[in-house]
Amino acid sequence: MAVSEVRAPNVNRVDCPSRPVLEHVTSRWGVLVLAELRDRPHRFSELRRAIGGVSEKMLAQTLQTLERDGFVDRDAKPVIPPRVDYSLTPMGREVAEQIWTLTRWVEANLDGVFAARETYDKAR
Amino acid sequence: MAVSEVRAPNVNRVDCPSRPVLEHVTSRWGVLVLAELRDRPHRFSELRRAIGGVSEKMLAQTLQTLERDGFVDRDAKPVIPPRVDYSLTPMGREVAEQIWTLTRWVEANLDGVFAARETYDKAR
DNA sequence: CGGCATCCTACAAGATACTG
DNA sequence: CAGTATCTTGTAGGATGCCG
Repeated sequence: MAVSEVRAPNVNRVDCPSRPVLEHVTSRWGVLVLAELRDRPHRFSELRRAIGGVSEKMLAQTLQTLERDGFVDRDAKPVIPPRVDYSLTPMGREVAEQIWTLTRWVEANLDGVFAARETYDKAR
Repeated sequence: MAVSEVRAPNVNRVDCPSRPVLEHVTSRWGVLVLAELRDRPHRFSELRRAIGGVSEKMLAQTLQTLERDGFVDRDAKPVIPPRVDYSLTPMGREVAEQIWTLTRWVEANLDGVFAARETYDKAR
């Protein structure tokens, strides 16, 4: 069955279980974590620096959610001081690729968006 | 330049202007609106029924944001009672396609996510 | 260093009522 | 029908302090 023939996306039903998962990967920080880990594994504070503006709490929370969903692997080494490395699981790499394609598209089309905004704003 | 060579995603900078745009299309209702319009144009209340659980207010707000960014076209016909049709612009069709690919991927990999969750939850 | 617990606030989001 | 306006509530997200 071709994609274009799909008429009723399951995701558009209130009770669709994939909604929360979609919200996890497309969440404010989820997108940025996936995009960053796509490059290479990162330590916690490394990730925090790489992603500007994320609080410690939100980063921890985002990482936990993504780990629980099976997108991120957490490798806590039993050393002092603690060292924890985060990387993408095989499944995580696949979503990250999609997210990455999307972000690149957005960046490439920023001019179009700004132009649209100007037109829109001028009309009122 | 190959995608895999991109090392420093612009989007991972606090001041990156593409962040808001990305958040618009990946927002809770933005994703669902784009997915639904991908199929065919919809009227307001039609859209509201199709997307379960969205309030009137949030749908209006989401549509305005997407229209301003140039992803959605609003066609208000001067009739009584009012009739307004929403559809995707060419640019909107492109993002919607990406979003759609992503949602399909998530739906196809739901089992994997649930399995990961079970493993994760059992470990504590 | 990499968290977790607590508290607090701002904003996203829902409910309701009203209007062109 | 397709919205706006107003009010209320829930939750995301930030600040701070503590601990293994």
